[in-house]
Amino acid sequence: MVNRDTGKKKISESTIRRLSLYYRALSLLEKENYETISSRELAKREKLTPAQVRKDLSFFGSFGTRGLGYPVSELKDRIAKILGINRIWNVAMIGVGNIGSALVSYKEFQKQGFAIKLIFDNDQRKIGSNHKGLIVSDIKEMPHLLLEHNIEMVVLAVPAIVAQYIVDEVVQAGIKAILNFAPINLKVPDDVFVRNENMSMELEYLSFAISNNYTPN
Amino acid sequence: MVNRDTGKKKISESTIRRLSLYYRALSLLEKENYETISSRELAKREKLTPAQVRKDLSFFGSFGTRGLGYPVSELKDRIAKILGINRIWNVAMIGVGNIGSALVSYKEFQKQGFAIKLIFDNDQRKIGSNHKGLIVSDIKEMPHLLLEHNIEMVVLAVPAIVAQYIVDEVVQAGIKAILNFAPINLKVPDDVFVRNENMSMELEYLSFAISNNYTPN
DNA sequence: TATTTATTGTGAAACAATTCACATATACAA
DNA sequence: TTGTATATGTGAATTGTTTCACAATAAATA
Repeated sequence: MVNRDTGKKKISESTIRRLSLYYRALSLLEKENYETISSRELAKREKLTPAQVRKDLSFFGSFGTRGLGYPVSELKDRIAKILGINRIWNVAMIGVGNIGSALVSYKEFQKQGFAIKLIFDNDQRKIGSNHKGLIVSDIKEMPHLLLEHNIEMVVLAVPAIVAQYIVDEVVQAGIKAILNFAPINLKVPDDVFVRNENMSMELEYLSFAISNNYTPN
Repeated sequence: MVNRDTGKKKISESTIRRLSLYYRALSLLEKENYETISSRELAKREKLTPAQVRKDLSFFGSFGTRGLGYPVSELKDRIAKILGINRIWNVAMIGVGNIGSALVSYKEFQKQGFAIKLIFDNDQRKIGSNHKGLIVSDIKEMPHLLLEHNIEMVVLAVPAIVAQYIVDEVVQAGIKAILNFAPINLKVPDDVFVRNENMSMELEYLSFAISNNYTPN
């Protein structure tokens, strides 16, 4: 439960993912002019239990008022701070195929503070072309451009066959966070975070669910 | 552990997701002409433990040979059957914005047996246009077209604001599986499966990890 | 054929996550 | 000012998941 080295409580991946859900719900509640929200109501909106909401939040502090609930705007800001999204992140998109170019236009990234600042590809026909106001750079320029533009995260949307090669260069350039769309297990040093996004996997889950009359819970 | 009603062992979501990983790994091993694979080797490739691999598989039967390991091709086929991907699924794409049109060209879907058969949009400028050999249909035609073409799954790539309205129609048409890209919690009957794909959430996870020097495990 | 080696399949143990339940605190009404 | 209703924060209990550890068993070898 408590880390021996740091004395910090271990936060589970599920808790972190739920923080994102809370953040999104709170953003909506703010727009609806809610001032406070109870764990019960918040849980209901995200199909969770009130106890879970309270426990999740309690890992990071005590944000509510007994008898009243949580202050919507304040809690939203606190969670933003916890998630590290209370600022703009400079992101580079690597690969401008189907997925890559769709993601460059994906407004949710921008909205959550992930600003795509550079786009790369190795295809001469794409290099120099304009995507949402950004010019596609030659991937050969990547190492120094990542550094010059203070890029901290990279979205990898390249074919599986070249993914590892490119990731090695990305790691070389000091990037510590990678969102990977290639269906492959990337090898990276321990201090580099990789999240794999595999959309077929979600369809396979649905396939399993239908095929087996699956009922979670 | 065991469901009182059905007598079936409860399969966790994590196990199902790992089956997808095993399937992918086995497909690769098959191409590399492996005949058998041990739980140890398979685990190593997917960054899991051998015990986990064996336990996951044991929920569905006994597929290996002691002393030898698992037969690659056979296990792959068995998992395909378990996941329900030993056949083609007819899928409809709803919404041909950035994400929608990218996904229509996304080869992984096709490769895993998810065949996009219909595309819908409500934008008159898009209706009738050609995407990868498919003509975009008017969303008004959706209810009967879904039925006529035996569509069983739907990928929802529409703006959040209209997502619930469209889902209601999709459910009406008898669809039981929905992959949702809209950042919203859809309300559906209990027998309809929804998976939410939220790509910002993955970046937020990375943001948290960097910001907090997070170390999973 | 007997022996050694490798690896599965699986109860039991250990660990992790969720839920319960209640003491505590605050708001609000009378 | 007091009482009542509401809702948090959190140890403890429960439930779920992963790992351990080993008997069982098949292959390879002598």
